[in-house]
Amino acid sequence: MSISSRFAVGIHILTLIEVNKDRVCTSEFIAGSVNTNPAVIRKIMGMLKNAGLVNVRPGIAGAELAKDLSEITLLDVYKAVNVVQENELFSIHENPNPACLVGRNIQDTVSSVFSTAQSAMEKALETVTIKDVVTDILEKEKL
Amino acid sequence: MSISSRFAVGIHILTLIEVNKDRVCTSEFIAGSVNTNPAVIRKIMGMLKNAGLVNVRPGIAGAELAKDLSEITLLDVYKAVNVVQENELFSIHENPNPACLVGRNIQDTVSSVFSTAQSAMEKALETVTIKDVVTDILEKEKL
DNA sequence: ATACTTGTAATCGAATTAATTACAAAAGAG
DNA sequence: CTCTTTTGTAATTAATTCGATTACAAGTAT
Repeated sequence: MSISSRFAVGIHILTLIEVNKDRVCTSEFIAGSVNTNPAVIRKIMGMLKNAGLVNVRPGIAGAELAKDLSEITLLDVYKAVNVVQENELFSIHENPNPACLVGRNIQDTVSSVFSTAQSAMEKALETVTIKDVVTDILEKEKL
Repeated sequence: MSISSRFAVGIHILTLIEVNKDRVCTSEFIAGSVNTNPAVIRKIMGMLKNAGLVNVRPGIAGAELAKDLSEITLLDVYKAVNVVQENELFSIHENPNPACLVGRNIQDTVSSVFSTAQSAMEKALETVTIKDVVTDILEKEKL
C-alpha cells in the first residue's frame, strides 16, 4: 500500500502559495492547480495550519506561508498531514504465539528494525525544504 | 497507511524455519506460531519460494531455507512479499493542471525526492539479515 | 486406497482513501 | 444591515486493499 497522496498534495499547496505569492490563493484556486475538490484542499490546509506551516483564516480569502521557505522541510509537511503514524510505517503481525520462542520475541526484534528503516526514510525527507522544491521547479521551467 | 504485515510475517516464517530447523515446518505449524490461518502462510510462502528464499514442494510437508541465513536480507524478504512497488511507497497526485507552472512540474520534482526517501528506507532493510534477526531473538531469550 | 500437505481461487467484512455535497460561521463590500 | 464570498467541517459515497476463511484440486507417502 502507498502512503496517502495528502503528502504530495501538501507539498503542492505550499509550493503553489510561494510561487503564486503575489496573488490570493483561495482553496478553489489551489484545487484548480492540484486538480481536485476545494474541500480536499481545505482539509489538508487545515492540517498544515495546525502544524504552523500556513496562515489561513475563516472568511478571509487566501493562504500564506507561516514560516520561511527554507525552514519548512518535507518532513514537516509529512508529519503535518499525518500520513504515517510514529513507528507505524510497517505493520507488525498481532498476537504471535507466546508459547513459541520465535513468536514471543519476534515483535520486539522486528519493531526495532522497522523503526530504524522508517527513520532513515524520514531523515531523507528532512534534508529537503520547500525552497528546494520551488527552486527545482523554476529551474525545470527555464529549460 | 501502513505497509502490509505480509512483510513482518515473511520475516517470522524464515526465522521460524531456521530456529526450528530440526523439525518439520508445515504451514499449519507456522500458522500456529504466527497466529493466523495456514492458507495465509502458504500464500506468503509461495512468494518467498518464487523469490528463491525458501524450498517447499507440493504434497511434501515442511519448508527449508534456500539460501544461507546470512545471505537473506530483510530487503530480499520485503521485495519477495511485494508490499511496496518500485517507486510507489508514496502516492503522487494524478493529473495536476498543466496550465499551471507548479502543476506541470511538481510531479517530476516530488517523485525524485520520494524515490530518494524510499531508497534510504530500503537500504536500511538491506543491512539486516535473517541471521541477525535469529541472533537477536536467541539473545533476548537468554536474558 | 487413505491420509496429509501444498497450491490456489473465491469470498467476506473491515478499514481507508479521495471525491463530493452540504451547510454553518466568519469577513468584507455596498 | 444585507449580500456575497470564503473557510471550516461533517456526512456520504464508491473504490481499493487487507487479512481471514473456506474449499478443493493436485502431489506425496504409507
